[in-house]
Amino acid sequence: MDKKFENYLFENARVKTKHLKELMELTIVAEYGKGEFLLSQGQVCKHAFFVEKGLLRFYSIDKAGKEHIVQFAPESWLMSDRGSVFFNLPSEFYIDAVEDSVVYMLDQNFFTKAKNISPEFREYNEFLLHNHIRHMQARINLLIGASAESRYMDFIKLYPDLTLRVPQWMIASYLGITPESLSRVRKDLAKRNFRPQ
Amino acid sequence: MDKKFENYLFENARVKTKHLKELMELTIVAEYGKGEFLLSQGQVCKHAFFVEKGLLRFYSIDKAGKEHIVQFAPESWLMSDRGSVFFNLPSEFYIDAVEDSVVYMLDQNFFTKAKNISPEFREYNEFLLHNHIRHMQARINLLIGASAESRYMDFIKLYPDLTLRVPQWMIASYLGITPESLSRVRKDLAKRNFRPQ
DNA sequence: GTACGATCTTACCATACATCAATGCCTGAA
DNA sequence: TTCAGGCATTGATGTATGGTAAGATCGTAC
Repeated sequence: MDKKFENYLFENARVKTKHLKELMELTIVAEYGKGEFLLSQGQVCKHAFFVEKGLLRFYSIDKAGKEHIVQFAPESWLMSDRGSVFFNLPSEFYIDAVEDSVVYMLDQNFFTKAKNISPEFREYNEFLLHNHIRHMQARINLLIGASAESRYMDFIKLYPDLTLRVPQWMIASYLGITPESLSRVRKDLAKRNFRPQ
Repeated sequence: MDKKFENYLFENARVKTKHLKELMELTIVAEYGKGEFLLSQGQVCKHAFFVEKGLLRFYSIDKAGKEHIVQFAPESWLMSDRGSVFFNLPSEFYIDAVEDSVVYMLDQNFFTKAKNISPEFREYNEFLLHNHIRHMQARINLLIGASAESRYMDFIKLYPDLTLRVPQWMIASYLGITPESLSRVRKDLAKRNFRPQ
């Protein structure tokens, strides 16, 4: 328990064993109950959050008070408002816990140190940035070109685990449609014998 | 003439004068006529393109044969399918010249060298990645939450120069609507005495 | 100058998705 | 066990945007 992050640094980021302890000492573990905020609009985001356990979401609230979910982060994902951290700008977004969660909080100091002592970490961080860009590109492409139904199908293909864990109204919000519309999309798919999973 | 890129490396990326020549020797200048392709779907993208003169667009074509524009790049912008380059994967996208263009082609070798000899360039490259992420985040947020009209208003605020240079049907494609719809949006705005520019 | 192609506009109708409201179903707290 | 609140579904209807087709405009090649 509470070992995912160290493993992640070792397995994914390929940080050498000798550096692991030093880096782990720079992290803070925090717990957030369902619904608690890790970031609010207007705040400058100071951390990246590694999800040890639980599920986070990253979203905005528009003038009409409606939420729009930009991303989810389940276990072993890193979530942050990279733009806000990097440019030291107030965030436009909220991050809160969809489920009771345990996260490692990583500040700039952590990243600076990690990139300095471990070229492997530096490389992995670049990997993360490029991967993030690639996913957002694909998402934008779907949003400007595809129907609600095909966006939903893409979602369940890409995040089968989330499809089960996340309430439908949040998936709808991620897809940019209303919960009612998603319900009807699902009904249509069912009628045409489509079986999710 | 043909000096923007060197200036860009010096002014924006803050590359030291002594390194400029070495880096410039690693670049290739290329010209593309209006409509010519710099990247086609299915190819692995091998370059980033710095626009010395002209205008590029980055887009996909869906199964119905419709184009969906993900980004534009006017003078002094860098355009690339970063995901395809970094992961060595076939691109899902096309890049072509909206106007006759002159570009500097930068390959992986250029980036590797530049990051090695110039920490300033390395830093600037990270700046570019974060900036890209920030813009895409904002774009996704608009696409899932805002009407065609407010997306259009956002576009002309963000890219006033492009609004004049790019045909309307391309702007429509960028916004994820049809040219006809954009025409109607503009008519509505005009009726309510909104003056672009 | 004429002809052509590309773009933009407009009108009419179609469709996808939103909105509103009612209902039923869970689940967790009392 | 009962009840309340959150969630999903459904139906009726509204609205934004799409599709089609016709005309207007403009630049450019001939």
